[in-house]
Amino acid sequence: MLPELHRLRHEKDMKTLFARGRSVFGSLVGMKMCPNGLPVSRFAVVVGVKTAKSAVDRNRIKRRVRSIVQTHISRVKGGFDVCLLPRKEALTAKHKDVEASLMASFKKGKLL
RNA sequence: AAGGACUGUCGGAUGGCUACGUGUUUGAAAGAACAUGAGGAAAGUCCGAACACCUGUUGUGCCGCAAGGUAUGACAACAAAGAGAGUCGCUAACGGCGACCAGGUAUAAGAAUUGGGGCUCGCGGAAUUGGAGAAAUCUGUUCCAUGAUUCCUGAAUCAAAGCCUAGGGAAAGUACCACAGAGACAAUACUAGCUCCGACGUCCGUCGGAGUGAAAGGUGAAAAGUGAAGUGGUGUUGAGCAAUCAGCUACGCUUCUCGCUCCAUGGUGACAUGGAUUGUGGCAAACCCUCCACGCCCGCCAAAGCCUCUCGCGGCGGCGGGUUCUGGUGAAAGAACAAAUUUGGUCGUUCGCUUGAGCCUGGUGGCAACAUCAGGCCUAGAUAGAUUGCCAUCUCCUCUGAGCAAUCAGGGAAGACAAAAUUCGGCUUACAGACAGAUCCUUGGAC
RNA sequence: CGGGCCAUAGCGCAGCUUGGUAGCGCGCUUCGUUCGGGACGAAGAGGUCGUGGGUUCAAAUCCCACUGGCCCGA
Repeated sequence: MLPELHRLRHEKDMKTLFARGRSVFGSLVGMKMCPNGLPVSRFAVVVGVKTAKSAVDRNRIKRRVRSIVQTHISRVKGGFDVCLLPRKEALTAKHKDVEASLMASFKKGKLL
């Protein structure tokens, strides 16, 4: 789990993010981002029922993505709210591939 | 020992680096250290309860002169509403559990019955230009019929532990029972058949009416008395010249079987057994009736706290509602005032929140469900939602190759179902693999 | 956490209340009509009534449990 400072928690923030955010698509993980005016970046991971039916699978995807963010969090620029949207394939893909896809998305969004 | 049934338990282990939730300790703080952190179904949300608010009546304690306030209990008419009701128990309660009763149902090995076939043996008959012998006769072969043993096989019957049952009442009443059938639930009289009367008519016969006719008829899931055996006996059919014989059969009687009612005995009871009497469909998971139970609403997003006292422990909050002015038909919109008090809600936050109908071990009572006693233990509390990510080793599983085998080498690799959301008790559904049973039943063997 | 609805022919829907025959429209097949196609006319095929149990003589219909899909409220 991420430190509390980097979590994006409130529904209001999520609404503004989805209303105004910029989308970035990746092979395994996509994301939505917009500036938040804070010194740090905040992250949320959303896995819908359509992505994975079982609650166990959904939780597993979320944990894997969050752990990757956590290892690279020192390199990420501050000042953005980011919502990560993994695809179905992220459940069965290998850890390295998910990591590569996520880093590519970060580069696309100029977060690195 | 084999086969079957049932039940219960488990649901990888150890370690390394790293991350998060909670708690404790330490520290001025940042932080650090230690401990701890998903399930048997956490699921589906099908029942029940705890807890909480509300309505009415009311008891007790405290405060108050009183009105009343506050804390804590008890009860709840009528009505709506109930998947309550075989019996006895267990449980906080339950569409739950245990034991028993009744009914239904499935088959394994097996049992006895019967049909077909095969091997072997035996008896009898027939045939034979087979063989032996002078002959009687003996023997062989084939065919027919038949018996015994054993094997194979078919049929239906019996048949275990089990499994299933929303198991009261159909003689209180209503509704329904399609099609078919004369008639579908209380008796009807359609067609045969028979008798009489009338009309037509020579008779036969035809038509109409009245009566008789259930001991003839078929339909259907079901037709006033359930099936079987014996006997008497009626009618009818067939055979026969006839006497008579045979088949079917209403009805009566006797015996057995099934059911209602009553009585007796046994059992706490559902019921069982025996005796007597009698013989009036189904459906209540259609309405309904009886007894029983039940206050209503709501469902932890409940309820309560966030100025002060207090509580609680840190967010000392943000937004809305107010007043005045501008504006305008009005509504919106804009600006200003914000001192105190009050109100309602939303977001946030605290609490509710995890010590509980709790878990483990042992004893006692009980067939059991369960109850009770003693000792020990503390074991998740998140809220965009923690309980992890990556890796190594060991067993376990699996694939390939070598080998008679033990085993060796290499590859895959924890593999199922599935993640707390107020808390418990059940039910239902899903589930890779592993283990267990002084359980139950059947068959076989040994003593 | 609580409440409700749906599943019937290839597609869209009736039938369920009050249990006995599964039906309508479009589509499909064949034939006719036309020089040909469309339209039109005639005939026809096509159904485990989502799955599994129970009640009943009999279940798409009544009852229960599942599966899948959809909606609403706090």
